[in-house]
Amino acid sequence: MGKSLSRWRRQGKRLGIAVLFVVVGAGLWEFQERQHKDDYTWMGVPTWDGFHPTTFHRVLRNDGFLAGWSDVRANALWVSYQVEAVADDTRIGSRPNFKADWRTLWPIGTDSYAGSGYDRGHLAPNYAIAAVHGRSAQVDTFLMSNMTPQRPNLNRQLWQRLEESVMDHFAPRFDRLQVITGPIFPERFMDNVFNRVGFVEVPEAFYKIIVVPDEEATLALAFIMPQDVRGNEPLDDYLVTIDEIESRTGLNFFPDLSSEREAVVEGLLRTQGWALEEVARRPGRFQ
DNA sequence: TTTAGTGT
Repeated sequence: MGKSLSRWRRQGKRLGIAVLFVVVGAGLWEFQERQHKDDYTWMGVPTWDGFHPTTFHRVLRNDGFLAGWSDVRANALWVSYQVEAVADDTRIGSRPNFKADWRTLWPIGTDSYAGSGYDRGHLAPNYAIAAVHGRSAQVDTFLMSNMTPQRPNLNRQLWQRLEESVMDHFAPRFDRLQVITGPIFPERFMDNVFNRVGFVEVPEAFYKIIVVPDEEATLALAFIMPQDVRGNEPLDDYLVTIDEIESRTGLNFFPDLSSEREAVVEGLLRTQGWALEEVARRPGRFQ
C-alpha cells in the first residue's frame, strides 16, 4: 500500500515536471514569436475578418521579413518588413539563386514561371532587404514563396521605380519605414481561379503601403499598380488610401491602431511631407 | 547587367 502510494507520488512529480517544461517552453516560444513579429511589423500583423478561403493564410517567418502565405492562391497575401536609411554607396551581395520553399506545400519550382510571359517578381525586394538586413535575409527574398507573377513592364519599370524610391528617397527622409506589400486579385474568386502560372494564381494588381511608424505623427502612403502598365507612368497616378487596399484584399492592416487614428491614417489620402513630386517621374534603371 | 528579370 505504502509502496504504491510513493510510486504514485513519484509519477505525479514527473508529470508535474513535464507539464512545467511544456508551459515554460510554450511561453518562451510565444515570447519569441511575438518578439519576431514586433521586429517586422508595426501595430500588428495583418488580420482578416471571418472565415474566407481567399483571405485565410499562415505566417512564414523569414530573415528580414514576414510573409502571409495563402495555400489557396499560392501567393503571399502580404509581406511585412522594415527598412532604414543606408549609406548612398551601399553595395549588396550578388543576386542569389531562386529557391523552392518547402513550407508552401505546393511544389513551386524555380523554373515554374518559364515561358509564361510573367516575371518572378519579388514581393519583399532584394535590394532593400539585403542593404538593411544582410546576406541571409537577401537569400530569403529569393524563396519562391516571395515571388508572384508580374508582367515585365511592371516588375522591371514602374514597380522597380517605386522600390527604388523607398530606399533612395523615402527612407533617408524619415530614417525608418514600415512597408507592407502584396497582390490584389479579381473580386470574384471563380473568375480567376484557373488563371495560374503553375500552381500560382496570377494577381491583377499589386499594393504597397509605406508608413512612418511614429506614434504621434504617423504618415502613410499607399499605391495600387495594375499588371498592364507601360512602366513610365508617374508614380502618383497610383496613389490610393489604405482603406481601398483593405476593401480589395479583405485584409485589415495595422489592427492595433486606435479607431480615431485609423480613420486618419487609413482613410485619408495625404501626400504632404513625402516630396513625391521629386521621384514620381524619375526614370527606371532598366529600359 | 547599379536596387528588375528572361533566355541563350
